[in-house]
Amino acid sequence: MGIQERKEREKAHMRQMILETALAIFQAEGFDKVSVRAIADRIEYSPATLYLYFKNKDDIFYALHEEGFRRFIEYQRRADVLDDPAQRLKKMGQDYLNFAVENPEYYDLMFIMAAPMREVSQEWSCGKEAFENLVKGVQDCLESGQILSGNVHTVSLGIWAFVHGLASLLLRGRLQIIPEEQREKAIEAALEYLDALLTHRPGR
Amino acid sequence: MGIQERKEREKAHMRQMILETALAIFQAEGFDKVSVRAIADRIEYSPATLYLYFKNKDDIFYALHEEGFRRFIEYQRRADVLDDPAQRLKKMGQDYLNFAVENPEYYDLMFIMAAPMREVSQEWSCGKEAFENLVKGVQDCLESGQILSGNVHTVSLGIWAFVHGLASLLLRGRLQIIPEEQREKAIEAALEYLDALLTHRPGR
DNA sequence: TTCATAAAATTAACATTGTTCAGTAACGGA
DNA sequence: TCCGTTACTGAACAATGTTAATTTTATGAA
Repeated sequence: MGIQERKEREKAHMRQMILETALAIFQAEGFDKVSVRAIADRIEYSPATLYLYFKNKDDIFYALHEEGFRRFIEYQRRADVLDDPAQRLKKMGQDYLNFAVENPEYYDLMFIMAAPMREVSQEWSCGKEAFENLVKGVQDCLESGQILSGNVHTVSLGIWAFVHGLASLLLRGRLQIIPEEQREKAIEAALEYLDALLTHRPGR
Repeated sequence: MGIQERKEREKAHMRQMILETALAIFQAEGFDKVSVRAIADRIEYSPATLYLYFKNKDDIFYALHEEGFRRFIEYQRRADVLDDPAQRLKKMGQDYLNFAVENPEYYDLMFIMAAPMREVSQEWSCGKEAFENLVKGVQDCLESGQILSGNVHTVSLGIWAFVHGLASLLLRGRLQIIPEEQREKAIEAALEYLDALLTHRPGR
């Protein structure tokens, strides 16, 4: 009686099909062009069919945002190759920005857009998990004793805000006040100040 | 022949009427509810009339975003009462966040939403002006010699990214990983690390 | 195979949306 | 009063998200 399982496979496959198509349109033509009908057209189903697999359009974006976090976690793991906690943390910051630049649509969904969050009922577990990974990195720095004073969560929040600030200003076109050719350099230079958040002694 | 001037007054008045209404809906019911028809209904004109005063809907948001910057500049000026450059800069950061919290819709338009930027043809003069005010604040700190090394524009970008990161994470619901009652405190605590960006010596 | 039931997919509709264009009403100067 | 310009509107268009009723398809039993 493997028929039940086959159906579940098919259901999962259909969901993935929808998500892949939605993402493809998002990447190729932008958020505004991601319509239920456009997705339905591409997968050669009726628009109404999508509602058998997702509650509504926001739910599709929520699922995409989850997929984004799965990829993001891999970026976070890249720092694990480094032994020195401080260097590891710095690489986490760099890779955060790398993720944003290399996956701008996912980043938008995960950290900027309103749509996916409307589907977050209780806890934003995706975000929480990713943040805890950062906290862990900061914790390691604290325990290794090389640097840093202050509350671990506060420092983590500061680091997140800093790199997210750079990423979101860039992705949402607010860094056009910097000439195109200098922009990347400027961001890299600013990122150097990540150290500052770690070496700083608050409340002086 | 004051008739021409009266017409211009009326035209300006109509524009303002539209903008005020758009903002009112935005503040009361959110971005999604700001429709051309909803605005037209409230001011008791036909939807088509709006297109005699604005090129399109994005153009309305662009005008709103400009108004936001006018109010923002006033927040920036609040720091002028302080004489010490470092304290002045810190207050600028605090007031930046105050603006975001007290005018979340304006902030969204100015620094997060995509819509207004689609109407920016060449130069984003609003943003440039506001940023230059920040640069000036950083410059003063450098010249007073109390603190800081490194490139003025780089530090300014870092400061902006930092405070914008906090503001945008908050406004877009990404800080719900922090319990409601601790959230404000956490942001305040993180903001203390603004100092870090100033006292830091890069490239060590 | 045949039939009833359950599941999957579609059709067609609804209420919105932004935007345009042909027409109408109001106004200003002659 | 007439005429031209300006201001405005009505109606339409194409596109959107979403739902209810209906049809098609697959399934397991007789």
